[in-house]
Amino acid sequence: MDEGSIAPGAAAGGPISHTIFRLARIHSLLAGRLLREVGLHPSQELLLMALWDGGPRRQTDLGAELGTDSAGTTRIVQRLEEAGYVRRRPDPADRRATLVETTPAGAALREHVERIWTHLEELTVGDMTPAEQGSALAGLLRLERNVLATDPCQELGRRVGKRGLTRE
Amino acid sequence: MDEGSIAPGAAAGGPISHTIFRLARIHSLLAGRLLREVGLHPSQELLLMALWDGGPRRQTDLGAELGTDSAGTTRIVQRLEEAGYVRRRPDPADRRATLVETTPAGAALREHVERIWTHLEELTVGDMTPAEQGSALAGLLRLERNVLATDPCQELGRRVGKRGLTRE
DNA sequence: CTAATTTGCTGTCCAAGACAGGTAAGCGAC
DNA sequence: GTCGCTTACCTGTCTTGGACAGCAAATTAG
Repeated sequence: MDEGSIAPGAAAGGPISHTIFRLARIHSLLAGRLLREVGLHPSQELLLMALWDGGPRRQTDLGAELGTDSAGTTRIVQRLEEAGYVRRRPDPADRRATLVETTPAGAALREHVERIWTHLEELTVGDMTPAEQGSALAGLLRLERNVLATDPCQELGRRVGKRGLTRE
Repeated sequence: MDEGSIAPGAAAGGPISHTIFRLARIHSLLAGRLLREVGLHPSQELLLMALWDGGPRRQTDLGAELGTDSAGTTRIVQRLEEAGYVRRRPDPADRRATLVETTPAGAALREHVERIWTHLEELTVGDMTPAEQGSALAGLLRLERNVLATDPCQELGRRVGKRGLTRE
């Protein structure tokens, strides 16, 4: 073994978690590189994708779906709005809320972005057979469900306090 | 289905990639929360772990293993050094290079960190049977190999130019 | 010896997470 | 109606981290 950074060994403390970390890192690196082609950052792209998929929505709902807090959502939407890909419109039903929807320019991006996702998916699955892909996907979903069950999202908006190692 | 953000549907463009993204996000969220207990951020902790696992190493090698560039590696090492968890020492074999090694304080952290990893792993695998865990891990490793084969790491240090959607 | 390369460091710009406020709108109790 | 609480969004600040440019010292090639 010792093929690059695969399964370093100290991963003994948590092989699956560790592998998730490594996979996520390089996968996101690869995705970020592909996404650059359209000038979007991963989070921005995920938000757009959520919009294409679910239609106009309030920022709060978008944030909850993406796992970002309201401040982060605001900024992501702002950048997309400045770029002309989304539009904000007051919610007629609740004047506190803002509906976010894609503009034609945003919609025009969709095809391109989906082509990139398809490409990313091809690179990711490589030469796996459909059966292997299905089993891998099932494993991922299962892990996702487990982690979700521990409720990190439920607590997402909560104040937790205590920072990590800071500059100090 | 439709349990929270699981399999939103537009993920049709790349179900596995999309799931990796979502899983990575909440998993890292959960890990970050657990890691806070020792005052470390995920990247810092991964670097420490790599050190425990592979012994003293040069910064370049550490960076390559973690997928960060030299600037990022410098900063992470600096913070760990300021916190007293690692030490830097000139490489006797190449006086340009710096060897990074853990201090006793860093080593003392190991047990605690590994306990956290074990806890994280338990939460992540949930009630999966050992067989299911093995199959999930195999899937993850397979995906990792595929993505690595596309070489994002090989190009890691390269200049790629072109930024994403920026402020204006 | 000189010239090119490698290694690490610094600084800048940027995205994004976490948190602490602040404002405006809605809603319930009285 | 008014008072008070909650919700939805925004802003500012701090921090981590990615990407990049430039620099100094050491190494290596010629």
